[in-house]
Amino acid sequence: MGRPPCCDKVGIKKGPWTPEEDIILVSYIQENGPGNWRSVPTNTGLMRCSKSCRLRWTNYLRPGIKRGNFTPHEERMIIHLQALLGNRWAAIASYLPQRTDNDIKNYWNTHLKKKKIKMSSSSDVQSLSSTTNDLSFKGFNSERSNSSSSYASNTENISRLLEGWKRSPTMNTQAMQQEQSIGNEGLESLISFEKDSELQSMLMIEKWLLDEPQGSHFSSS
DNA sequence: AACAACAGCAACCGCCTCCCT
DNA sequence: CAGGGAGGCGGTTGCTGTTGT
Repeated sequence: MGRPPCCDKVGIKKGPWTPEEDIILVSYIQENGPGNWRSVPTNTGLMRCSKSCRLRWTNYLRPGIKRGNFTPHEERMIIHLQALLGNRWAAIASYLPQRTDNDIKNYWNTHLKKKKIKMSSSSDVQSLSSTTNDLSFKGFNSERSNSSSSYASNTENISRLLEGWKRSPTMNTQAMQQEQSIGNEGLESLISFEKDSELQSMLMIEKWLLDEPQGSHFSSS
């Protein structure tokens, strides 16, 4: 309430992250593990606010993040989960561990929302889910498939830097645990989703979600 | 070839929740 | 128990690249 934004401080840098800043942040987290974001700018000398550091880490530098085109399967997951959960992107992202909530949100806003509006005029969500697959092959994925901004190339570089770290024994068990804490139940659903027919799995997720009071599945964060 | 319009995405902002004191 | 602070989340913005004219 009335609290000034953390980024209002003088000297706090805003805007795109440079590869150098990325490396500093990654090295720090490599040493200390994610968390205690407040201390990151002071300990690293980064002229960024704690929120900015956390966002950069969770959305781009965190190991295991998949970038690039969404698969038709992922698309269907998002569409279905969005129908079930609404715009709870973090909850939706917990079912797609390799994707970030920001990524999913962007993808929804730029691709799927339009498609849903278009499709909903002629059919219901169920048919949308099934037709999405076809649409994906009919050029949906080909849209700007090669869009590789300077950010992307930077991220690739960072990813390469991280390759060694991921395999290193010190890979912060803390970080690993956080990765895994995304939700074992969600992951199990995802795994079974791959195994079973998609419809069956979706129904399972749906049931699982609706049986419990809303939000109880995603209480841990 | 140049310009305008559009689309995609990284990052910021502000509110909310949870936890610690 | 209340207040304050840190982290988390969703909405939104603005920059950059792409496409169309």
